[in-house]
Amino acid sequence: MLNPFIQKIEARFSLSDADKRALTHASASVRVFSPRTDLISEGDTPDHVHLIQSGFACRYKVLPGGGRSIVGYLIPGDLCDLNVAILGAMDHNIGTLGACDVVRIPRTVIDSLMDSSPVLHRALRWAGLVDEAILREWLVSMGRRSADQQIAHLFCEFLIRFQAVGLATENSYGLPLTQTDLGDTTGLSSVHVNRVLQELRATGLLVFQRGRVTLPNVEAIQAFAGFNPNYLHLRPKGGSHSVG
Amino acid sequence: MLNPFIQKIEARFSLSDADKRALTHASASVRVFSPRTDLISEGDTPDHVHLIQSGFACRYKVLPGGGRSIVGYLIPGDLCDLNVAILGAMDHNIGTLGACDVVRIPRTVIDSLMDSSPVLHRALRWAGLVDEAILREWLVSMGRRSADQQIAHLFCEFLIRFQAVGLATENSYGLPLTQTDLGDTTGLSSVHVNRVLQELRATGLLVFQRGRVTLPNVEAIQAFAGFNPNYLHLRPKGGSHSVG
DNA sequence: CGTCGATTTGAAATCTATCAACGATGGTGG
DNA sequence: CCACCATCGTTGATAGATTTCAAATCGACG
Repeated sequence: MLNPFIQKIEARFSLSDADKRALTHASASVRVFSPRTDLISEGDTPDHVHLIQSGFACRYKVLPGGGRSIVGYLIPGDLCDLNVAILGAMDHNIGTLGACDVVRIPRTVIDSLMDSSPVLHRALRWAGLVDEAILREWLVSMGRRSADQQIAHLFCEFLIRFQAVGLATENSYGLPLTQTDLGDTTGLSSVHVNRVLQELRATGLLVFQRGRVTLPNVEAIQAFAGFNPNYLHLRPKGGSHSVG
Repeated sequence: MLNPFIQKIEARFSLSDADKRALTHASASVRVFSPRTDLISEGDTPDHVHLIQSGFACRYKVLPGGGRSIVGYLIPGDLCDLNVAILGAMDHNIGTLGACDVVRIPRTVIDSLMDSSPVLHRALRWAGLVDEAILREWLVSMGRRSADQQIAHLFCEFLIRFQAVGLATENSYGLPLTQTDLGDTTGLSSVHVNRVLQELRATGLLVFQRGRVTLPNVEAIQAFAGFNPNYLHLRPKGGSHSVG
């Protein structure tokens, strides 16, 4: 299988063969994590960068009262902890959902890769900025979209992100989430998530069953959710041509 | 008045005199923006970086239906657009709330400053990462805190951020926001914001009147909101000592 | 077959939005 | 100085959305 990280980056940047070789080499040794285990916990200062090769993980916080809030998903090709060193310590946890193959790359290796390749440097910054843009869009969803629009929007986002790493067909993909996970992501109760999913299914906008999401009419659900893929910043392919 | 940007950075990093001189020089020419005007709009690719010298601005998105969602605040010392060039285009707007003094620094100048000073480079990356951490915390607030906790939490955050640039006393600060703005930030209606504020006032946790916030008992409201300032990453002061 | 977690269902309680009106305030122009 | 206007804050009543609690069903799996 193609390295999903390279695949994701190359959707937007043109990596040199040397870059690709270096990345492939750096991600040689894979470690397997079981479902529902933490990769990193709040307060940690890991000296490795984690790269998801396969599987599904999330960023989350736990509240005093016991509630859990999922504040981001990591899918194959996603990198985390690139920046913890600057912040000093993690302010949230990262845990797997399904089983995950994870590559741990020493920070020093990543740093030297970025130093030696400007394109790669840009690509990694880009990936981090997209994560931030996703956070903003989630905030919009929680604040100003109805529960059904919010869930529809999330599933639209997943479709595009999964397609970018070859893990989705034209209109469907596997999603190892429970309805409780979805609730902790959207701020809804799992009971209400259940009812929303039923309604979306009834209106023919989406089916989520046995770990697989299908969007029978992609344009329709995007319109319903007010989904505009701008914020994922996937379109243009720069990085190799000179600007200016 | 001390340059709020330098003040903010120096709370955590030790800048050299040369760094400070360069920054002060770069932020020499100030431009004034009226209240409620846009600095940058969605789709723009500005070639300048904006630095808020005084006043109050916000990042926001507007939805098809007309709703507005505020996804971040910019206070004196905050920088924006540092990264737009990499993303290609803004995916949200930035607008003033009160009147703002804004410095516009050409990207080339900022880039060369970062190239020449590793500490400054780290400091700017740090500021961006804190913005991201704030987004995550807001997501937690919207998803898993009650409306009163959420507003209390926001006001706790403001206190710390304002204190970092010398704009707050031990327990109060000016805040040029309307209740509608607060609603667009928290995802609540302005009517409900009004009722929540009344209740918080009645319980003695906070008073917000005529543009000034007072927290009579800081520890109490922090406890009530479940506020933990970790995510603002303000404590340690590194950047000058070698890490080995 | 029994168990465990996840999904589904129903009913009641709670929270929040909406709508509509009124009051306060500040600025502007006559 | 006053009338006027616009914006913001406040209040009450009602409708709607969502949570909570409790129980039933379903499915995977040892």
